[in-house]
Amino acid sequence: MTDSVLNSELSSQATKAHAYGKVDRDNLHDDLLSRLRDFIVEGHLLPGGRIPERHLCEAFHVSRTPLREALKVLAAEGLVELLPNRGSRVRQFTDKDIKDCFEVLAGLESAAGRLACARITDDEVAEIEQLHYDMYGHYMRRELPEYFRLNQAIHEKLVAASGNDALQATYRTFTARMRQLRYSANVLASDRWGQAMREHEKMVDALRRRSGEELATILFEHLLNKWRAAADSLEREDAQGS
Amino acid sequence: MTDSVLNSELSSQATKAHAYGKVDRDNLHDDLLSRLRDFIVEGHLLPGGRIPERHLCEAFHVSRTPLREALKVLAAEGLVELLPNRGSRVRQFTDKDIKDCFEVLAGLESAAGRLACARITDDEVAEIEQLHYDMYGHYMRRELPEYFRLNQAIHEKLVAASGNDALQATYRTFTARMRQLRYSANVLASDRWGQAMREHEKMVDALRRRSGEELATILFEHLLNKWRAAADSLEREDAQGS
DNA sequence: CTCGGTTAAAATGAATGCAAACCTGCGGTT
DNA sequence: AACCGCAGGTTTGCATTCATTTTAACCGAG
Repeated sequence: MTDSVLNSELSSQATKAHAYGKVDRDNLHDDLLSRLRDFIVEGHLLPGGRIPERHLCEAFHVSRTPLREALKVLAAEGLVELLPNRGSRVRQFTDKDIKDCFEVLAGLESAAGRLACARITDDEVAEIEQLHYDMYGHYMRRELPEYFRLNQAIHEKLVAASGNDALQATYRTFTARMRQLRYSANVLASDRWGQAMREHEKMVDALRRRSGEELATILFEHLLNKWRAAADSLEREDAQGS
Repeated sequence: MTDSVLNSELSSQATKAHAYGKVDRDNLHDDLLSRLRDFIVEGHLLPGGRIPERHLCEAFHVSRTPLREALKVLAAEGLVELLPNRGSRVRQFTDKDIKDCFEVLAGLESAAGRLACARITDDEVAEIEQLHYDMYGHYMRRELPEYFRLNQAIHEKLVAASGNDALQATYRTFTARMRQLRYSANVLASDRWGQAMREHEKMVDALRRRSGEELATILFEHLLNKWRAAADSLEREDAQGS
């Protein structure tokens, strides 16, 4: 029965994939790779479910060779599992995996904060402050989606402000992993919202004073708290579900 | 002329590759991947030089399909560059790339230190202390290679002590990038040796007291100092070379 | 009816084939 | 002499094909 879900998902994507239009022969790999990654990250494939290559080929209108190349890359990125002779499946993250992922993000953001403090310009700080105030407005008005969008924007801007491409790229692969879990959106519905807001206040303050060490610690704890909230809400859901 | 160098390197590898022995059909991909990665990391291919697929196929006794899959993965790992329709080459790191890489390592180790402080057992601390004292011995006797080996072992143990697989895996891909540059070995020949030793003292002390925040800062700075030393010695070499 | 073994269909892993893109060397033009 | 174009071989990107493994369907024995 999972198959039927999978198939319908796949066929619905077939038209969508077609809508993207034919791509240049040259860039097929990169294009296919990002399309497939998005497809997985957006949760169109059931984690743990088997994915026959042939179906994906039809869905994306490519032959198996480039598709398999893309799958190998996605496996290296940790989004997909490849079982020898038994095909590929969307990786199913354990609780431990999720915790690990949050910790890595904590480490990366923490480092980004330190580096940003050393490099960031006043203008860039002002930009982040602006985002922060806007976000505060959404917080007061209890506009969760907008709040969430700005929250993400702030974190991304901070990472970008580190001026480190490798860090940013690594950060992205881990946020991609997280997005695959529907957590992020739900987490802040809890009573953690206020706490998160206070942590953000401190972040901006530390950044304003260019206190790298302080910012690093705040960010690290902030991310770990995010995980704790995620873990809690996950537990609640599971309790409800079963 | 680069071609001739490349070719001789490749043919010499052919025998070496053969020495590994035939592998199981199933694991060809993983096996080829790590062999190719090692081959590149060990510097057997000239950075920036073109690598015809055919040559690599002959060297590793595989057809182009699995080889290309491996190259795509290595490209995703950042070890190889793929130019559309123009083949693959070993990635040539700019000074900025190297700096970025050290900073990411700093972030990761720093996070590992924080996490380790929260989790590490007394026995594990004792192990690291033992390694540290051994290393100190080599330092006193000016035995650079042994010192270097233990230094690496300590850092790896610390990362392992974080208990975070994703962090450890990411750490490895970045150390692989670094190993591709011959820096690491040369760096400590400079007068930084003493400083590095003092930093390690502080690290072990912070770890013993389970002071995560302190350890995080020490590690971060330690790694950045490593980079500064590397950059300096690089400059010196360049000055000599030209 | 269930379980185990057998066999056919399907899926995977790798090799081969083919068209398009790229490099190379040569001749013609300015 | 330097530059441009352009045929030839070479290399790449993708599709197709082949061999092996896995999966399922089936059938008979208990």
